[in-house]
This record gives sequence, structure tokens and C-alpha cells, in this order.
Amino acid sequence: MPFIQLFERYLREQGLPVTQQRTAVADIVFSSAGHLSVDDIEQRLRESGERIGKATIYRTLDLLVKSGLVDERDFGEGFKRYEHLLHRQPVHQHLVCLECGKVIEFRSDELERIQDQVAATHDFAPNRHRFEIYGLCHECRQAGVTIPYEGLTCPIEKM
Amino acid sequence: MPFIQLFERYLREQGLPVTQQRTAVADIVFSSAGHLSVDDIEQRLRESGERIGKATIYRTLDLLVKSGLVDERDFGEGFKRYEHLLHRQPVHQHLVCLECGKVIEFRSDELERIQDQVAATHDFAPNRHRFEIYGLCHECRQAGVTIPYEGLTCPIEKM
DNA sequence: CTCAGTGCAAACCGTTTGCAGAACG
DNA sequence: CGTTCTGCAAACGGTTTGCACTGAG
Repeated sequence: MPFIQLFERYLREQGLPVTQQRTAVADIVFSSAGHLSVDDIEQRLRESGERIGKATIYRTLDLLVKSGLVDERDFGEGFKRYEHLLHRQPVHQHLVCLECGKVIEFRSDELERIQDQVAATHDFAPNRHRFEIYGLCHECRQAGVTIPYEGLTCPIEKM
Repeated sequence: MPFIQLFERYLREQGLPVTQQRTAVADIVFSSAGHLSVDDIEQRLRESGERIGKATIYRTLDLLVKSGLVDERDFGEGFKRYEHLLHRQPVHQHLVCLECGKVIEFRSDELERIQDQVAATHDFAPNRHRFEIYGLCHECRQAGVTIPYEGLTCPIEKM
């Protein structure tokens, strides 16, 4: 995969050294399809025989995000995930299963339209947006999982 | 404001004690309009003369969220914000200014439709969604703020 | 050879937890 | 009065940072 070359070009453009650690991290990120956590990356590096400190992984991910080749995602798990953009779907959104954590990607042109429309109404210059749907995937529902409602029996009415 | 009574009702429904601390935290949350951080809440409690430990605030917020009266929000700031739902706008989304952090609320019925449509396509049972638009508000743009592009000069083409 | 990068460990920061003492019901 | 809550402080987990050492250019 020649995607690492793009990152190397970015580093050179910025006058930053192309180190073996940066290449190794970029290699893992670009060759993995999914939404990787830092622990995922560390583990895959270890599997490839590389032993790279977490600090370096974080610092390299910062560069990858700044370069625009990788997106940082936060699905509310308490840590971040990273996803490279050299994908079929340039801009896409996510369905996140609350039970198994599976992430399904989808794309909606309408969202772009809504973003522009809403932003225009509020005199806001949109830079990016996130749209995530949380729920239960087919498999988890098949397995009988449900989301319990623990709230008030009737919140608003009987005030 | 009688909203605290709803929370007290919830506590009783669950067989949980209605303590002065829980009431105080709920009081702050329900009487504040915006998107409060735990520090905001702690400070406002202090201003009202209450001295309540952070742990208790967190524990009470958990209950408020479970009751369904308060929503937990994460705008990617590294901490959570809390917003009560006894509002004009039952379901709404946010425009977040990347410069000043201001949050503008908006509502779009189309989003509900898109959620249902996308979910149906992927055999997914939606529970909730989040749609956030990040960008620059009118004031910050007036003040000359721009978002610098630090990425590759041309990411994809010259591979 | 020089300067930035790396690895380690400590620091950080928001959040959670364990436990002795206080308070609700 | 028993049971749950509170406050404190320590623990936690992901992330960041300081510093001596290594390595890229």
C-alpha cells in the first residue's frame, strides 16, 4: 500500500523526520479497515514485532490527524478511535451498537444539505459534523438484548 | 420551579432516599439553562453556600440521567456536560463553535426521518442519535478567526 | 554533528471507588 | 435502628509531558 507515502510526503513538507516508528504506526493505521483504539494499534504493532511506546503512538496519531489522512472518532467509550480516510466513503456516519459495540458506516447526502441549511439559518460557518445513531444491531436483537427503561414512569405530565 | 419534584418522585419510585445533596444538585441543574460541566455545577453550588463533594455530584448526575430528566452530552472537550430536558425543545441538536465553545441548539424533524430510514436499511433498532455541527459562530468569524488547514496540500491526487 | 524523536515513567485530569462517619426513612 | 448516602482521599484509565538517550538528516 502506497498510502504511507502520502504521510511521508506530509512529514517532509513540514520538515519533520520520517522515522521508523512513524512509518510503522502509519502502516498499521492505513492497513486496518476499522476504527482503531490506541490499544488496538499497540497490539497490532506488537504482533508485527514492533515495540513502540504509547507516547510515540499518540504523538504519531496527532500528526496523522493533522495531515488530514486520519480522523479521530469518539463514540463515547471513554477513549478515542482512529480511522484512515483512504476509503471508499469519503464522508460517512456511524451506527453504533450499544450492546456489542459494532460500528456500521453509512452515508447520507441529505445530512450535508441539512448541515448547510441549519448553519445558514444560524449564521454559522460549518467545518465538520458528526451524526451517530446508537441502538441495537440485528444480531444483538436476535440474541434477545433489549435496552431497559429505568427512568420516570411518566416524566412530564403529572407535574 | 417544581421540576425537582419530578426527580423526588423518581427517587421515591425507586425506593431511594431524597437527600438534601440530591435536591441541591437537581435544583442547580434544573434552574440552569445551558450545558453544565461538573465544575460548573460545583461552582454554582458553592455560590449558593452548599459545599457538596464531587463524588456526590457525579452520583446524583447518574441518577438524574437514569431518571430520564437530564441528558449527558459530550462535545469532545474531554469531559461531559449535562442538560435538563424540561425545555421547549424536547429533542434537539447542537451547533458548537470551535473557537469560543458556544452552543446553539436547533431542531430538525428531517433528522428523525433520516435516522429511521438509515436504521431500517441496516436492520438496526435506533435508540438515540447525536448530530453535532462544529464550526465558527458569527461573532468569532467577525473577530477574524479562521480555522487553519494544516494538512497535506493535496491529500489524494498525487499518490 | 545537531536537533528533533523516542521511551520510560511520572504527571494530568475527569471520573470512579472504598471506607468511616452522617443522615434518611 | 438499619440501610443507604456522603465526603474524603486514594484509585483508575486514557492521555500528555519531562527528560535523558537515540537516531534521522
